[in-house]
Amino acid sequence: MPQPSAQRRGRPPRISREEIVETARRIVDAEGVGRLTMRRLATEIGSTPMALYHHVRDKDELLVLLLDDYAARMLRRPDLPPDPRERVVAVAGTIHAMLAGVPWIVEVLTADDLLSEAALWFTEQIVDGLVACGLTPDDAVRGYRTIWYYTAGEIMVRAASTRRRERDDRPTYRERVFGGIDPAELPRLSALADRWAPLTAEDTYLDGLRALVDGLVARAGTA
Amino acid sequence: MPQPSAQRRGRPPRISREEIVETARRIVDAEGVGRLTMRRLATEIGSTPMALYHHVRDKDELLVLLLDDYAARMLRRPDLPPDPRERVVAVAGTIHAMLAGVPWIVEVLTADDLLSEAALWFTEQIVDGLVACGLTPDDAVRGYRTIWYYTAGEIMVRAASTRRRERDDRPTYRERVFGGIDPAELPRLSALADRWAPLTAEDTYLDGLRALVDGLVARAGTA
DNA sequence: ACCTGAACACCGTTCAAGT
DNA sequence: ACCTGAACACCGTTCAAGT
Repeated sequence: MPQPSAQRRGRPPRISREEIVETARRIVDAEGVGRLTMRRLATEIGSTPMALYHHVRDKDELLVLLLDDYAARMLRRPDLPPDPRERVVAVAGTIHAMLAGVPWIVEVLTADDLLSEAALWFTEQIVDGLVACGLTPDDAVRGYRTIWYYTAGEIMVRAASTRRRERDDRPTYRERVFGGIDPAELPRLSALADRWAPLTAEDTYLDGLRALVDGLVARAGTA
Repeated sequence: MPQPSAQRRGRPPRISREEIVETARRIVDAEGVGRLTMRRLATEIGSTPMALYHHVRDKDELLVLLLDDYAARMLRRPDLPPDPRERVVAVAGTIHAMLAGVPWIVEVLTADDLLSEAALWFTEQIVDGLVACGLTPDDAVRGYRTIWYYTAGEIMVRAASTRRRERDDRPTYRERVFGGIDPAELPRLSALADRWAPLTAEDTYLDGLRALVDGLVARAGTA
């Protein structure tokens, strides 16, 4: 119920930032970020593109708002195991599980390697866990970044290949390339040609993560 | 010198696939993939957008052609150290060094986790190196994928943050977020707030890669 | 203060026609 | 066979005007 304040003067707003973000979220959930356009959003909201620019600076700002909105309603802090190494794995695994369903978020937030204020807790846990495993604070930050690269890469690469598979009927680049392999020159790949597709379909994120964390911790003693 | 063949009939072509790819490469090298549009390419070539569609199916196909072109002129096989673990590190490091300068390639090729025929040699070396370290062939493929996720993630995240830094003058998301940290709740991050920017600027790809490979090899004995 | 319409400067791609 | 012009169905954003 819009309640015209005695203080504020001028025309009462017909649309709000909240309504914009909410509608944007609905579009993105239903059809992906690719379908979110200022024009589409405006019609959906029953307004004009330009009205939006009165509430958000530009599309980029809208995406950041959307990000915060997702973070606020998506982030659930996992139970933390006592062992610090397992804690790092659990936290990174949770981040991965949360983001895998909404890969567009990774694209928006890659630039800054952390999600939003609500997500800093996750970063804190990983850095703290790595320190508890014996890394210096500086190395723990480096380790956190390494884990993030791996996590973001996994999500983006998988999202991209799913996207391709969905819309493309021509044989994939991969199939074309694997077809022409010379076993003399590339013996391993030629022996593995049949296994490649099923192996690629596997979800090996956690295995890779464990290997990475093991390696980071093992190197702490070395340096 | 166009030499009208006696066999081929009809209007002689005025533009060729080669010329299209070559011009596209010039644009991308000079201004980035973001600036490569069919219209722009057509004017650059002195033709119309539609003439291009006679030589390439669509923009996606053009990007793949461009990819092959880059692969052919960029790939240099590194010297391989005898130790298999070092071999994996050397090959992945070479891939990373080659791609870091042209991050758009990663975006195009993420979908298929290998570049082109010319790049299969690199995949072969990594898989073979991991097998020589004691991994089963299947695990070596999984390990290769893990390395690729990490490598692609590193390049894409770094590219995205560079992009932001270039065009944005408002304080970054990160700065805003770090400003409001509560030391009681996030002690590590608050202690590291000043170190975050310089640590993030560091190139730690190789350190992370070594940790990852160590971890992959160490787990081979476990399973 | 808030919203609108028209316009600018773009996209990728299709279609029908020209040589 | 190859190329062109005009058009379709879009983009994000700015500007000047309206209420």
